[in-house]
Amino acid sequence: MTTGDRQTEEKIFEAATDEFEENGLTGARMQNIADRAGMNKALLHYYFRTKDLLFEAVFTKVARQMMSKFKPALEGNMTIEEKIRFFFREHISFLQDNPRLPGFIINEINHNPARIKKIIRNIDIKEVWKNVLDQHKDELHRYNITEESLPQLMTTIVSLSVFPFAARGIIEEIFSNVGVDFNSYIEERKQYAADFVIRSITKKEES
Amino acid sequence: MTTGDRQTEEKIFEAATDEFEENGLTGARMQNIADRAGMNKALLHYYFRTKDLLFEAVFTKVARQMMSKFKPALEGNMTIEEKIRFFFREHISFLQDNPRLPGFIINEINHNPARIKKIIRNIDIKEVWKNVLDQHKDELHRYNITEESLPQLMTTIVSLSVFPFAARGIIEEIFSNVGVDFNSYIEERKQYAADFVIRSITKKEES
DNA sequence: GTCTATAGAAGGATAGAC
DNA sequence: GTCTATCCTTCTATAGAC
Repeated sequence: MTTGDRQTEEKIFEAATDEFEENGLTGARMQNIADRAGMNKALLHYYFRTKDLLFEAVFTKVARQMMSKFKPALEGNMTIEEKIRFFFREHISFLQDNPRLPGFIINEINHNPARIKKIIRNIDIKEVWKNVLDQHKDELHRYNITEESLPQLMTTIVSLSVFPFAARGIIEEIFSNVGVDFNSYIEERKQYAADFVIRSITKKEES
Repeated sequence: MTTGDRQTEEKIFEAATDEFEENGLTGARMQNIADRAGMNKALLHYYFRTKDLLFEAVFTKVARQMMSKFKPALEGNMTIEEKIRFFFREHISFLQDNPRLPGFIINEINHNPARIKKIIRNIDIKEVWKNVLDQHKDELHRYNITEESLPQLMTTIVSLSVFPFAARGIIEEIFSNVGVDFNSYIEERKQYAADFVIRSITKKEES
């Protein structure tokens, strides 16, 4: 395979990523992808055979990318507080560079849950889970976080980072009415969300 | 217009809601809607003229329904703490009955932001905003919530309720690996999310 | 490997009978 | 108001030249 091939394949892949992110699988058009890539439709089929296979390639890539962003915060050698701050800083920065990913992935998992399941099966969730519990045993106990409540905390943290991007269209419109800028809001959020979560888990219950 | 008409129109509307929620505007098929409603395609056009107008009708209805669910918690005569508990209880219950709404709305606003903007323009956001600030002046001050940080708090609260439903496909798959049931998780969440938020805003800063 | 031209299927929309 | 039959556009996919 020559350098020319690789470049062509890459161009198609990038054009397809844009088109699929904007329009979803069913809304995307092979003709649009060809136009974006500056070539003709026939070449897309030469390299990827069908629309569905091209989509599969794109979706697998971005879903893996998204998943991989959770790893450092789960496995790193930091305290829970540090991990929470690290996660919001890094993950929101990643989403600032890829603001359409959340909507794209949410859309697809709702229309075809099987596609994401295949990808998740390649991750050893049990192992990751066990690691978190073992590594932070003392801290979790100190914060009153039990194994049973960990799913609630985890989804809470992810919600705070991902949801604003997924719902951007609504949020931006509502904010515009009260003079709030979405980008500034997102930039502030790295700090706000981390503080918010840490305050909550460190709060001592009143008797 | 006879009773028969109304029933037919309603049947179409419900079938269309299901089909659009599952497949989105571009993925939905008029033939499928006709099948679900137990009639033929031509009738859909007789009542709603085009696919896009039918979609518009469905989307407007469910988006308004979703929006209206925020009103009682924003305008009611309760303390902030009571409103937070009330919101999570009522809103998550509503989503338990309509679990596909978040994904459906997020999908559409990402592909066609204009559609939701038209609906939001009919709400006087400034007025709602002003009401919250006026009505809870003392409480907000006591909790250290400023007008500037209110957007962060509001989106935080909504995230915690809506996101799990939007990302259900992923969450369910991950949970299945560690033996967590999605429905129980959601039921618990009404309490967990409320406690989580209230702990965070009532925490006194250490000096 | 890349292009033009076109096949062939799918899907939205309408005509016209009842 | 409801149905069957069909039109016509759109879109994926392929054939075949270069």
